[in-house]
Amino acid sequence: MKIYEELVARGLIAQVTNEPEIRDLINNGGAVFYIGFDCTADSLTAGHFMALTLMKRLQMAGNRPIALIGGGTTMIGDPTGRTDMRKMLTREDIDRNAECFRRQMERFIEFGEGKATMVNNADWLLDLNYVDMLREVGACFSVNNMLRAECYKQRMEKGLSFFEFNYMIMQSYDFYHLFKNYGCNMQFGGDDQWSNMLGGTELIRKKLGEDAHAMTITLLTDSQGKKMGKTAGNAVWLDPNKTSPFEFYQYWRNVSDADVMKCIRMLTFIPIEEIEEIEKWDDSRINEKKELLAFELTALVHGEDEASRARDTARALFTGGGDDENMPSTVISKDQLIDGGIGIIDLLLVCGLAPSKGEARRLVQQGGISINGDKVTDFNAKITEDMLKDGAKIKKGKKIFHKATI
RNA sequence: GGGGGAAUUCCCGAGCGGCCAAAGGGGGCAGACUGUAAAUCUGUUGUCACUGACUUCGGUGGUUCGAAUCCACCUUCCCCCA
Repeated sequence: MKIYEELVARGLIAQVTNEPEIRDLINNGGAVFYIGFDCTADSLTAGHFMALTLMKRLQMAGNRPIALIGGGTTMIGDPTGRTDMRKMLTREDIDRNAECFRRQMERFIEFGEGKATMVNNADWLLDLNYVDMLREVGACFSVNNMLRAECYKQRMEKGLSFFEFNYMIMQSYDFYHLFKNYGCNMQFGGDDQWSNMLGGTELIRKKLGEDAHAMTITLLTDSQGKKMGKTAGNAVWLDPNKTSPFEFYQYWRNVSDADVMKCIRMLTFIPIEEIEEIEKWDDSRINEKKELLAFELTALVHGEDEASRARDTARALFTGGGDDENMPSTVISKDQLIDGGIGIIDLLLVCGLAPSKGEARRLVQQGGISINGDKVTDFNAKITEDMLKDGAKIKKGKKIFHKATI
């Protein structure tokens, strides 16, 4: 099976500009393609992960990836799918984020001579001259058409500033620039980027009279239609300091039944034939599928060792006696003790399991806390120094474990 | 440039000068049920010294015994006309 067919089989392709040509191009390793990443935070997220895997798949099939870091476009901020304007980031923040992105990507994709290339659009966007830009590029865009673009729909209701309106032009210019200077003939991106990407192919056609291609990746949404890769509005990060390998593992271990196969198909590198076998597994093996998904993804991002450790920890916590080896933990210092112990409320606070005393109290009152397996119901309860010496295992709710030691 | 409207807690959104820590929904958290799933039901959701006190309703001043609610100015946004 060729790469294009594989992408189709995995359900990764959403829209393409010209199917026969694109199939030809990537199946024969003739594509020089780019994917842009706007550096709005200091770590990539699970959302970017799919784009990274796609880069890798195409690279393995002999195509050349260009990872574009949006040091320039982030200065504006993509209004797509948003109801309000993004917070404006400073130049310093953006540079720092770009640096973080670069490091994370390098762990995942091979860069270097004849391999993948990394570029930063700050290098060409930031020095553009406004009037030159308008004459050279602005003349190629029809405002009438831009206003019809799907990506501005929401904002036509809530308001869109001219500042953000220009995002599409910047992104189009990127493609044009890469086409001219790097021989980049294709752009990939999330399906929500479709209109921005078409802007680029249009620009190239108008300026150079040549064809470039665009292809979008299906957005990974759960069975309720929500974007995956977020928990309670917080992103699942690829940076182990922001989302530990265990938490990362747990995120995927906990996807809903309806979404497991889709995730395995779209995110893992398990061969299609094997996936088809897995698909046939009996329903009783649903949890095996989830473990597999979680393990595979954690291994890709954090390495096999971390993945095994996360899996063992999870198994121990949820099915076995409670191996606490890799449990997140907090060390309590002696001077936090009062009369040889610490109150349960304070303990929860110190361990970061509750943001305020009120919330900690509520947790205890509602029976959401247990220590070493015993439910704590009295919010005046004390945890003695002796208990801490052996490591007190705190369980919050059903799935959150934390160890407090001294 | 002219005219009209809006800003409320994590989000949407209600809010009569005192009975407003502020309806309702969403989301979150916890409990029950379970398979670390989904659905459902229940409780909870500003802070603290928690049957009490304190700080919140875009900002700054003012009126009043008392303001989310009234007034003035400022900021931001939306709509209509040019």
